[in-house]
Amino acid sequence: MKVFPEKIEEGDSTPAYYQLARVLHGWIMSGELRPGDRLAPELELCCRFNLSRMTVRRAIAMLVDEGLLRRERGRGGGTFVVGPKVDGGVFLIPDFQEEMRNRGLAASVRLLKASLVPAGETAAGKLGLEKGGKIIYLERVLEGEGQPLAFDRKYLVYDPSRPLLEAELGHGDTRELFSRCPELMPVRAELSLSATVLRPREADILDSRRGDPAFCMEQLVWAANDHRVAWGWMIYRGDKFVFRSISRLL
Amino acid sequence: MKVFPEKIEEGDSTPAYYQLARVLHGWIMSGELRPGDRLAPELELCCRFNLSRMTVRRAIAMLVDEGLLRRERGRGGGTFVVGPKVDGGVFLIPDFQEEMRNRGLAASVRLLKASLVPAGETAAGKLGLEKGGKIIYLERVLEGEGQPLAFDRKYLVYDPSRPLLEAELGHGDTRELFSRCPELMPVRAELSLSATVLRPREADILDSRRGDPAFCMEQLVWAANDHRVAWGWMIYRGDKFVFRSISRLL
DNA sequence: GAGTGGTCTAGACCACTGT
DNA sequence: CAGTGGTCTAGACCACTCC
Repeated sequence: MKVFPEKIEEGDSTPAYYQLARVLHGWIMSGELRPGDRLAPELELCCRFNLSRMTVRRAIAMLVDEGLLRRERGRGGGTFVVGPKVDGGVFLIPDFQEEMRNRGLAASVRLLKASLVPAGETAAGKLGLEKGGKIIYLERVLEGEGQPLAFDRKYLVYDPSRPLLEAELGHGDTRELFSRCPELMPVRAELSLSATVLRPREADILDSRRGDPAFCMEQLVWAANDHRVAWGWMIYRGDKFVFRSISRLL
Repeated sequence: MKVFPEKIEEGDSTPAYYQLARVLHGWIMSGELRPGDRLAPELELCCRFNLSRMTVRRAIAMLVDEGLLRRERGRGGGTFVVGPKVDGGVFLIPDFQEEMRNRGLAASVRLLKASLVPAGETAAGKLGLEKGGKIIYLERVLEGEGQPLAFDRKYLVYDPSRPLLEAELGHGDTRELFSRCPELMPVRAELSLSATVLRPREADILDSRRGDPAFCMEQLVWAANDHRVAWGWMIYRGDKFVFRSISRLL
């Protein structure tokens, strides 16, 4: 067993649990601890770094969340280094506005259509309404630096007491569509991501060619009390979007 | 302000922090607390539920991680309900084996090719090796219930002391490829997900048609000491894979 | 029984921020 | 200054699991 020279600096303004997490992370990344190895027990780490157990546990918990450590109870147990999942991972897919901010591009939204339509079978089912009831249908193009990057189609529940405002429709964030209607404010969404190819109209709108690859993100939005308020899907140009797996730690 | 009738049951075997997290979650989902509202301060929750502050904080932290709460320090601060991101989210994309387990399908791997080749410019760059050095090239088909679902191409660093074994190559998990070589055991991976269409050879192998939509997941794998050990990409049939955003809580 | 991690407490002090 | 959250401690008891 190796000697572990790292220390937790008292003068350091970064929290002790975070410093310790970095130390443990370093042990793994440097190969000092390898997949399958067992980490020293909590109480031993407490002594070694002169920290309380809760602090040590918090550091370990960060690496467990990250998938780098696994914990087992019982006499033969302990905290073990696991090779992380390497063929799958966590993808944090940002919304359009955020993605444009990340890229440093100016995001804009162009409204193509906004109309009151009778709900078809599918939309009615998705929104939990009766078929034929009035709902709002939106079509919008999401642009970055003036270039069309995504095509958004959405159905919204219709609230007669809430007039449609251009200012709201022209905003990229779905939340803004309900900004003046607290009862319908979203609290949850289900998203699903699939691969698709552009159909003629989509290609035209997105300044691309039919058959080009694209992402399709379907979206179902819930307000309080299990009330569904929006359903739609967004087509992202495949040549403009690549999503990266992220480790939130360190 | 409403009355909050919920209690933390002592007899319940589920941890108190988890029970409290469910209560808070319920307040938001039921609309009792709406986006923008301020949650009671920690000490007030401690009194109300007869819990210590650390336990209350742990419950709150779960909802903060979930994106449902936001915390602010200072006199005017507090814990606020935020409308969660509704146009983007967290996607936990599982590896192939896991995905098949989830679906209850029998996963199998068919090896198409395994050869020692000189590293081209790109592969050498990705793996941090010299161009022309020997590396391993693999082609494999990942099948579910006998049906081809994904096509995997991968370059591996070549270790002369480690003979290639059929048993390893036929396993779906990248980690298994290094199972007898502790120095090269993966500790980290970068994945990137893009949309693509099947090219003729891919379509042929995947029993699909050229131009069909597909996901492409590029993968770069690190072992300890910043040593890169594998680079490749996997083509997932678009008609067989849809990825869903997940909230890990409750 | 012995050793591990899982939960929980009742305090303490600090950092931040609006009043 | 007052009130918020952020960190940390030194203990306690429990659940689990191998020996």
